[in-house]
Amino acid sequence: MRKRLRRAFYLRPTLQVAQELLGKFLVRKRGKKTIIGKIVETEAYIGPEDRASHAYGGKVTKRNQAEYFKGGYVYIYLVYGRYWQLNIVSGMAGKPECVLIRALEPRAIDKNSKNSFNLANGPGKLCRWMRLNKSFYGEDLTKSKRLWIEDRGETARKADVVRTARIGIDYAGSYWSQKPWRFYIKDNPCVSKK
DNA sequence: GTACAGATTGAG
DNA sequence: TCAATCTGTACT
Repeated sequence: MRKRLRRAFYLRPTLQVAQELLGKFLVRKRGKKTIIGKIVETEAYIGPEDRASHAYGGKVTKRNQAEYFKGGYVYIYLVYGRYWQLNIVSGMAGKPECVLIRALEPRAIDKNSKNSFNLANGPGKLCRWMRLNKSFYGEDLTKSKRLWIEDRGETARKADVVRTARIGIDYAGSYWSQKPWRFYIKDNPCVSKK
């Protein structure tokens, strides 16, 4: 079963989308090559209330405007001057909500490609591995020919999903940084290290 | 025009 | 433990 996720999947509440993306596959076509990885770790950012969100307080800038798109679009940005962060916009248009993809489990696509558990076990690393950058800003995952998410019948069972606090947002204060909005697949070796 | 800080990473 | 590295954003 290889079924691209449709718009309706992304339009639902962000916490639900973040959880159900676990076990789905991110597919990146690059020329003749196809790079595939199973999503094993996500985080939800729910502005404008969320102090850790770039859209906190309803802020709109040239950088974060994609967060306000309807679900199914890509919000990608650079942090620390070096790493791209891939986010999937969720929810309705006008609501700044998105899901950060934090880690993938690489899948072999041909006998020449080698897969290692630490190729994409971090938000910056997975973008480097898939060659994702600003050219994907605002990409529509329901229509794009070079990037989308599909269901291959491996969606994580609820019993295998672990919820914890998000990472790297201490600046937002303990109330927000401790919200259990990070999800990952239990015992998966590709989840980013703490 | 200039100052400043960040949803990370990997080397030491 | 800590510095790299650079762009968007805010302020003068």
